Amino acid sequence: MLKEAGDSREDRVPLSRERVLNCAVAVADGGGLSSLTMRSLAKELGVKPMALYHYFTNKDEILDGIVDLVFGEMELPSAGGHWREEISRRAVSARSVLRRHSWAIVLMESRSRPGPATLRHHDAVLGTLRGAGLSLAMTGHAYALLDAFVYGFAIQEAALPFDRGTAPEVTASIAARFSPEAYPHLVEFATERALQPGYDFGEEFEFGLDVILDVLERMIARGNGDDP
Amino acid sequence: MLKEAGDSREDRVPLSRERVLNCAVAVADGGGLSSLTMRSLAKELGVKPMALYHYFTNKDEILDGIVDLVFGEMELPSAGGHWREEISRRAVSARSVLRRHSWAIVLMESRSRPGPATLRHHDAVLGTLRGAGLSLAMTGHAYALLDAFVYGFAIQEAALPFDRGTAPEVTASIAARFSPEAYPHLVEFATERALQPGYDFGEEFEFGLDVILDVLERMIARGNGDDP
DNA sequence: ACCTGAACACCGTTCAAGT
DNA sequence: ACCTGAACACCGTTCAAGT
Repeated sequence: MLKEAGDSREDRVPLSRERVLNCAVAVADGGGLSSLTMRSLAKELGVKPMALYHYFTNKDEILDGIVDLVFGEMELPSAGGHWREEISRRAVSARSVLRRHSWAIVLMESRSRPGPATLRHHDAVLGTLRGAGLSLAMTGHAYALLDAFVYGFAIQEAALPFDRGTAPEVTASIAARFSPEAYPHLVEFATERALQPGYDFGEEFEFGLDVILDVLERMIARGNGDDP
Repeated sequence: MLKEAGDSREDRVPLSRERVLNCAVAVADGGGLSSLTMRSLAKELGVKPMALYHYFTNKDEILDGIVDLVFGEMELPSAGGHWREEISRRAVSARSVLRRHSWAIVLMESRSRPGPATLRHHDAVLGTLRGAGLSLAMTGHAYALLDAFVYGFAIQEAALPFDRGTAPEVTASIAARFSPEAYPHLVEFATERALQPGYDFGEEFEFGLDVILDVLERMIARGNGDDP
């Protein structure tokens, strides 16, 4: 499927945790999470399934690993810059990473052993918010709000039936189930807004992010005080 | 597992789509999505796996069905009341439903055939926002922001390692991996805030929701104008 | 119409072995 | 140390049958 699948030649690179995890991400990117099995992964690596168990105790450990790889792809906010620009850059990056690897969103829900990249990521965001002058309590409020939005937006984007260049027939078959009598507002919104040529759901991200950054800005301007 | 599992008596209620779906929700609630298999579901219903295929063409159709059941559990905003109270009540209800059925969050990402309860739900929310005076474009902004927050918060809650009454040993084993030198802000936040006795992550929901409702209120007060 | 049995091509994983 | 073969208890699903 990727590269040259069936190369079980003698001169191949030996296995390693890193090589397995990178391949696992590629497999999931290509065919979704359901296509990532110990057997498909082994085949892609030119190896027998059991070989993987020499590097990972089970599949769960591989899933933990690729979630951490995904976190590692997100840009960290740097301590040097202005908080708003840094937090914004990180949010935009997180969203685009989750768009590339939309299978990762559902995995994040079930992982309970965060890896080093995940921890470093959270540490950097918390540090930036604290550095901007927010109290611990306000930092918690801000981070929960910000990341709920980022993850939630990623879910919505992944769930979109009419994604990047879906065939019009799919859109039509969905629209056909929308009876204007039963769902008047849904039909109005779909036909006059969401399905209009110019509409791009992705732009809702910038809107929501700006709104949230404005909220944080007011929280920071107000100092460490009580809830607004 | 639930009720009387092994009752394959002659006097049992005949199968139906509704009965299968309700049972499927119960199985997923009890043992997570991975425990919901055609075989486990059939056993719970006191029937052979193949019987299910008389009511559903495949497992995907069952998953579509239970997602719609979950949407059906969420309170709809009523057209009569004040928008803020209605939208707030609906958001609180959606969150608590997703907490009860946290397996549903990941399913929502992959379903592309929304059922009637799902459509009715979206229609009611859109209608409430439109009724409050928002333009179509603003309604789109508002709904994306609101639901990204609701779904994203649900994901965060589901991912919490220290959920409702997790054993302290689990918390400790996670905390042990937090080196204060490597992750100073994370350790600070965990020890001085998140792991404090009084802290309840759920309260971040009310904070975020109020903030978003305030934003909508300003959008509405400003009329149908441009982006803020 | 409603349900079943046997079978197929898959899973993750264990256990004992090869080099 | 690194990889394999055979086997086990699972999956979803097809196909042909029972009542």
